[in-house]
Amino acid sequence: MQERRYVREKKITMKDIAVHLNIDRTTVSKALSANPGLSQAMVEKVKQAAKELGYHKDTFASGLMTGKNAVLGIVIANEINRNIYASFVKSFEQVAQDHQHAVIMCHVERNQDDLLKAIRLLKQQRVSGATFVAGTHESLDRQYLIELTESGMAVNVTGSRFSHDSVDSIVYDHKRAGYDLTNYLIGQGHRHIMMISHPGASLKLLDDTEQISSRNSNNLRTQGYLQAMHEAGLPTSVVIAAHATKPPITVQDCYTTLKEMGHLGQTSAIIGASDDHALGVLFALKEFGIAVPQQISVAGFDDAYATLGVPQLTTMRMPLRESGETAGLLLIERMKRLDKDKASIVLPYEMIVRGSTSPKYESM
Amino acid sequence: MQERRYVREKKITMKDIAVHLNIDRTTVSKALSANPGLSQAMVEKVKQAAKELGYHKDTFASGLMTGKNAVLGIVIANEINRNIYASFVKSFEQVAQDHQHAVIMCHVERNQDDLLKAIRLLKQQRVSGATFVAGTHESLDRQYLIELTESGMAVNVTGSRFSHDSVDSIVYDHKRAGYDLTNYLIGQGHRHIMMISHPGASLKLLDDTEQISSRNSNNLRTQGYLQAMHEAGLPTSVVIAAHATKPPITVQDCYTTLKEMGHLGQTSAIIGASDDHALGVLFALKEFGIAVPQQISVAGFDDAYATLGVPQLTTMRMPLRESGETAGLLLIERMKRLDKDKASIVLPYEMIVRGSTSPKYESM
DNA sequence: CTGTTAGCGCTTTCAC
DNA sequence: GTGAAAGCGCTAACAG
Repeated sequence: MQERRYVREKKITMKDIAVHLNIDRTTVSKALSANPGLSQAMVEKVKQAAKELGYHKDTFASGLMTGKNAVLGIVIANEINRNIYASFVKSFEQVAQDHQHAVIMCHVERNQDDLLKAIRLLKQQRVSGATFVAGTHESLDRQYLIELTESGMAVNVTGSRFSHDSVDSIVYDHKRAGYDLTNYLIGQGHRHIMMISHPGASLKLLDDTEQISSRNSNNLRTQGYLQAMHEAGLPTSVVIAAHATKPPITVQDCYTTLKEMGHLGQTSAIIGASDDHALGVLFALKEFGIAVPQQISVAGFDDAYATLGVPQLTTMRMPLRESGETAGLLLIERMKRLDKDKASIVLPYEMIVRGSTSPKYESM
Repeated sequence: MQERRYVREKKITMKDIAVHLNIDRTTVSKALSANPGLSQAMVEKVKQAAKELGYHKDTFASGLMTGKNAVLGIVIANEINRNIYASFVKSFEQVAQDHQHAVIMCHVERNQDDLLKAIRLLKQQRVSGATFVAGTHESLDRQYLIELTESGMAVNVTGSRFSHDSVDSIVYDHKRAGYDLTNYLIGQGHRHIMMISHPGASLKLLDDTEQISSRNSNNLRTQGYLQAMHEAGLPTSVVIAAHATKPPITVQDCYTTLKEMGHLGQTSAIIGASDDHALGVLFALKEFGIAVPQQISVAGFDDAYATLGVPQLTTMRMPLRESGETAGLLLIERMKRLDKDKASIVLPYEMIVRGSTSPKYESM
């Protein structure tokens, strides 16, 4: 019967356990909050009674007093690929659950108005911590996040840097990912490796100063490619798939671009700046009658759509699960110590080797 | 300066506006809650003052008294394709936002324990309404949802039926979608249409009684196909792509299955039970050197991955945005009138015609 | 060490 | 019509 009554059960409160024990309700509160200055005996007695009576603390009610509800927030931009972020959200929530916290989602447009609305909502709900996923705030909005921390909320930023002492940040090592993938292919014997990306990626290797202004992932991945190729003394070839379609559809654009190029020369490996790019390449090559990976190896980034290709794509998996988990844990940490040292975590991509790449076959 | 101070601004409460107006705080409460039994003049005066002082009701605090916080919940199963559900969540949240509600997400495993945990969390947070997405509850768990409604929470179910007077439900018309798509292709002149699905779909048309036991979307889509073909007096051909890969990867399995079949006979159109299936078909056909759509038309379901194909897939778009919106609106409605008539909404798919289908070309 | 007193910000019942 | 009193369930100061 116990289970059936989970909902109807009269909710038992601190007061109940107080009268049961013939002590004061505030004593109960102290005992249950590990508040100092109570006899061990009392604490035990109360905990015991609480268990017996089936007491569950009402965090909502306590939130009114403390100003903190057991809830964490995720603020995420509408425009970013939410498909990709599903596993971020899920792992974030898992951490929250493990620490008895609920998760509130806020999708925002990339504008100040929406961001403010979201922030107000989080404050209103007494959310005790929130992570802002890249794209939700412009540099101009930094001040809002900072003031949030000053009001006692744990705050961090996922996917972009944030220079402030009490805002942790988690970033993806896009450039490194491009670098590693390229080196892997070089190690497989490939010399003529092409990278296909879209407008916004620069064709040449920039120095670090210049890169500051170009922090988008595609560009950074391309930079990693360029660096690896340069270091190996190999010729680079970056192809930009201009948006022929609108709304831009990466797969189509890459397919079309490749078809229009016609000859691929000595190219024996092609890297797409994302799995979508690589899928377009796959279709084009199939149409050319070029075997993957026997004649040309293909690889992508993200591991979002990599298993949708034939053959499945070798890809650099974006560490979304890890970042969701980290974002959650960092919030929990900071909630405990609002003044703790700032953490800036750089998460590495993971290489997932699948059927679309192979060592370079000797040309016949 | 106004904007900069959003966070620091001393929060102004009903008390503040009461002293300002030299009236009682409870009068303010009544005026602002459209409570009956107050002079129109008073109400206006209070509202005016509230606006001037920049008062915002603290729904969290009021939640403690009323038992309802301005929050809606989404309970969703871990196992279901969360990628697909991104647009559901987003549109649900949009509706919530429009009605000044926040959204709490709960991912659950498909088991009673997790479901109960989620329910407790929702109750704890005084959530005023929640939608349970198909897969989160087994028929055995019905009782939990019902008790939730009895405790005053608005509840509905998305993606599966639920027979109870105060639980609304939203279902997708999978069978109809299969039926419509097939008829569309028939209308385009195709006579030999093949359907590729995976284990669980039956090869023959079942009567409605039998179907009760087979409510999965793939099977229902297949049933729609079978019915349309039968009505048109055309030969049916359902191919099951058994899972050759593990974990099952639909694209690969369909590709392999088709390759193993070898000959496609007179087939001039192939329907995949989902976009993944259709993508696999696309790859296989490209390898066979069969032109899509000139020689064979291909179509899928969901519009989840349809733009990842070359050519892009004609597909039956699953009405996720609509269902998210509807789920939200139904909750809002029911919150107003907990005893309102049960709504059972059947949402139609929308046909999206893209490049992968065309009228049947005359055979040469 | 424990109990007392006072809220958090709002709602509700019941007098006036 | 409006105000006064009580309370939602918990916490935080301060006494005892």
